[in-house]
Amino acid sequence: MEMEMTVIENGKPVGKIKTLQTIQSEVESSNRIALSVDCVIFGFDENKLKVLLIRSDLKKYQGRYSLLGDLVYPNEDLDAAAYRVLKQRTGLSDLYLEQVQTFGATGRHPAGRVVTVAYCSLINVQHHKLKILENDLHWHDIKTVTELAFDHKEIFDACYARLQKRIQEHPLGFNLLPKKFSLRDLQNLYEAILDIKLDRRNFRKKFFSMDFLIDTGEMEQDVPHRPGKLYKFNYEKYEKKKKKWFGIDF
Amino acid sequence: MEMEMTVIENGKPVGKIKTLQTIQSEVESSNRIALSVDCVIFGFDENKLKVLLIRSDLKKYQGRYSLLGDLVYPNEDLDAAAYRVLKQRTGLSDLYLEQVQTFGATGRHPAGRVVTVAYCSLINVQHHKLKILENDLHWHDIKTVTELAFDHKEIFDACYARLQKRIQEHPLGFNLLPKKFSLRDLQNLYEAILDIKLDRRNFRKKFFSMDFLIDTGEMEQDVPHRPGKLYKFNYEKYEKKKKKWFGIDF
DNA sequence: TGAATAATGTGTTATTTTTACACATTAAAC
DNA sequence: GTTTAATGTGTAAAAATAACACATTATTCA
Repeated sequence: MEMEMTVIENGKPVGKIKTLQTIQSEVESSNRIALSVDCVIFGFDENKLKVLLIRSDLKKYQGRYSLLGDLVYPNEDLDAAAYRVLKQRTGLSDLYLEQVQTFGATGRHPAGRVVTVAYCSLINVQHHKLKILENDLHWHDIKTVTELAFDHKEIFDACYARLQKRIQEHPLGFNLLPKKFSLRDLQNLYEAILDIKLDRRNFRKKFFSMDFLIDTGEMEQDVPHRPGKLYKFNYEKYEKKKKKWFGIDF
Repeated sequence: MEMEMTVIENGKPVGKIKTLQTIQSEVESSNRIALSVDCVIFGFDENKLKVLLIRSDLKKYQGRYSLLGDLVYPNEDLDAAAYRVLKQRTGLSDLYLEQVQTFGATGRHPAGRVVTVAYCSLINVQHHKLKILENDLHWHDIKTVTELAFDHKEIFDACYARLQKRIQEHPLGFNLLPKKFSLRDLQNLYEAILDIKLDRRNFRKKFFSMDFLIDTGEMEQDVPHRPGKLYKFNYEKYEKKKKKWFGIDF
């Protein structure tokens, strides 16, 4: 934002000239807007993609669910606010987090003018120690997400679309899986996120060709069929190759 | 953002319980942050991709340029604020505009806490009637954009990266060209945006196969060589096909 | 204990997409 | 009318993607 400007049209100045004083007083007083972050937290459980929601207690939105969020503190970076919400809700601090979109329609919040920055987050449901019941938190199958409080359905849609896109460009999926996973797990995840069926052989070929999988030497346990190999994700290699990475297509 | 919540960890409530009253008072008083929009306005002229900048008059940023932006009015939608800035600066109202990212580091603005929502905009430099000189506005070759005021270089980089990506998925380029253009113009544009050389025959093949070009029957005038055909973009067809559109690769 | 089950693991071929590449044509400039 | 600097066009090689089947392995159940 430029702070001193003279807007001129047809040779004549229009609009006001803003000095540092002008804008400082604006910043300090009138033109202030409440700012929040909302997190769309994805998890993967029972071969289904889920989103973490909380029941809304507001009369206006009785029975509906909403995303997890909070107002941004005056001295807090945006990303820090999103991490704070995640930490508070999931107890996890090392999470995938990506800013997606900011929603600022004037009528979007009943408490007044609140602009919210939406974040997409991925967590491994087995790592977190959610007190689901006490917090009134729920893992919702994304296929059953219909109406949410506020404009949260719109926010959810934007984050889900972003996830679908991102996962075809970067191997984010590992953030949703346990440290060790089978190729079947991985494929189930991709199928759940993209909502399509994939050819097993081609899927394996593609992932092996990426060369980000480390064979742990271990096998699945307690499966009612031939157990598959367990792999882990080679984060170091991925970080190195990231710059040149142009994505995978399914 | 959920408004009534009890945060519980290890069975005990932590953090405050927010009621509608609580949050309403927060929204109305303490937790307010100034919000601005900043527009990265791209243009295409002399076969170069340009960005519209204004000279910063602040001592702190003397000699540097900054993006065009303004504070968001309390009763104004975010997108509306971005359109307002564009209209004010370019006189144009029918523009391509896309929200890109929100920048909210605490120390990013000297006047206090200002969070800014960055927009990427595309305009046809021949259509607009900028009073460049009077406004101290400048079209900058994107290759010469180095240091900008505030965190505007970071914002510019994000918007340019977004443009490079988007143009490979959707034919946005037409927003930067005159209504009638030659295939050479189109290719020059893509080469300028992506900063690569493209094979002429393959480029033509690709665009014809998309079937979004209408032959106007007219030819280039006053070129010192064999004139090329002039085409226009079939917006109607694109809008219809948009849903199924999965992008083009270069 | 062995037969049935339900998955894993593996390669090749056909199809599609992408890339590389050369020459005749046209209008303007000299 | 000769030179110049582009436009306009097709094909073949290479790479990527999609389609597809059977032997193997551990578990379950009779």
